[in-house]
Amino acid sequence: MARSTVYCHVDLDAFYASVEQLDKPELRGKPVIVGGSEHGRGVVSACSYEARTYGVHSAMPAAEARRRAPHAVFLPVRMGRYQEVSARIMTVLSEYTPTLQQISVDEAFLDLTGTQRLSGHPVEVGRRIKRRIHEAFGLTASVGIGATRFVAKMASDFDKPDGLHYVEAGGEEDFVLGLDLGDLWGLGRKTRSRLEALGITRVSHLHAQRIETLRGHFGEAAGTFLHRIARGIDPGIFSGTRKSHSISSETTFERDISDPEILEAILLDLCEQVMYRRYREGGISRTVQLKLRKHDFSTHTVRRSVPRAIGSTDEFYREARRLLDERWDRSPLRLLGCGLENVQSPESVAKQPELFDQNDRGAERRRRLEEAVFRLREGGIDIHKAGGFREERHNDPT
DNA sequence: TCTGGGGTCCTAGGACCC
DNA sequence: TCTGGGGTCCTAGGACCC
Repeated sequence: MARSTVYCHVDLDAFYASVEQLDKPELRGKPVIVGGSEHGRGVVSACSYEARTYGVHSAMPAAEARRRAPHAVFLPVRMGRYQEVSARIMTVLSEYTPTLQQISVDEAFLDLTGTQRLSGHPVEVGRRIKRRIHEAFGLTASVGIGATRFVAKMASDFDKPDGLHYVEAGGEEDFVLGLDLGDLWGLGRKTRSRLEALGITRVSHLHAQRIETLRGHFGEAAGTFLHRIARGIDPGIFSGTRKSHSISSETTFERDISDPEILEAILLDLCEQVMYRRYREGGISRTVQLKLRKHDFSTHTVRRSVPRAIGSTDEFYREARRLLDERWDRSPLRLLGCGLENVQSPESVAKQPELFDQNDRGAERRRRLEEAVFRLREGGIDIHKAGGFREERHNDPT
């Protein structure tokens, strides 16, 4: 007989805001809102529970948050700091399981399958984890435990903050039937309103639908997904192995911009940010994407695949600017973004050296030059390579 | 309300090939 | 001359998550 699985989902409460309160003791007990610049455009990234009592929540426009909680302390996002704290917490969590799966800066799954004899009942492990996070970091976490990742994830949300909820194996269906429709993971605002139009406002209503009906309304994948989640069956969202991914960078301007020279300068900057991250990951891509958002908030994306991998910021920028020329109607823009899609892993790069055009010596030189610049920037300065970089620059005809 | 930035996955239609 | 079906790749857009 197959051994039943046990997953634990750990979710750090109001993480960004809690880290800020930890670093700035004078903010403890006060409404703290992270994200959204003081006067400009933006939304709330995270807020403390004190701020939530004013009706503030994440993804709310910052202007609205300011109206609701005028005395709140507004802080910029310090992602580097949150990642630092997160990494330390993840190291601690990895002591409790051979299989830790981090899914965002403030969340992770621990596979506790088969650990009971050694570590005790999963609920005991959950309590220990919460205590440890509190003692070592001064932060609270909510923990959910269940037979699947999907159920564990929703269980951690069940009595947030500082909660612990255990769904016994076999109790998944009853558990989801007791939730609100909007509490189901993967069921967002749009789908909820479409369901509402069909008279489906409770999980039990969704549960009563035939799979064919749901597929008819929502398509094959989404219909199957809805049918499964209403029964507490894991739709398999956190277990997939990805073949490729994307890297992108975008920016919303304080004021709309229509000056092409300014936009091109910003685009070049964005291209460089993306290329640097690609360099650090070691992946490879030949699909360039450009994103525009106009003054009326309408958003457009264009992408183009080129025959060879994008090797340097130069090449990337050239393609991105071409897309901008073709797609932009010269009306003021609110946002500009660009990215690389279908980025293949370094392993597949090793298998396909022909993905880079090594016959184009200029392109190859620019690619190697840029990698040298990135290495220098990282601080891993190698005199030999740094010297090579200077020499190459002198010889480069561009 | 006036709407960030980083992602993932899915769909639908078209081109092209066998 | 008119017409299949399937597979693959590409593109634009949309829903959703943190």
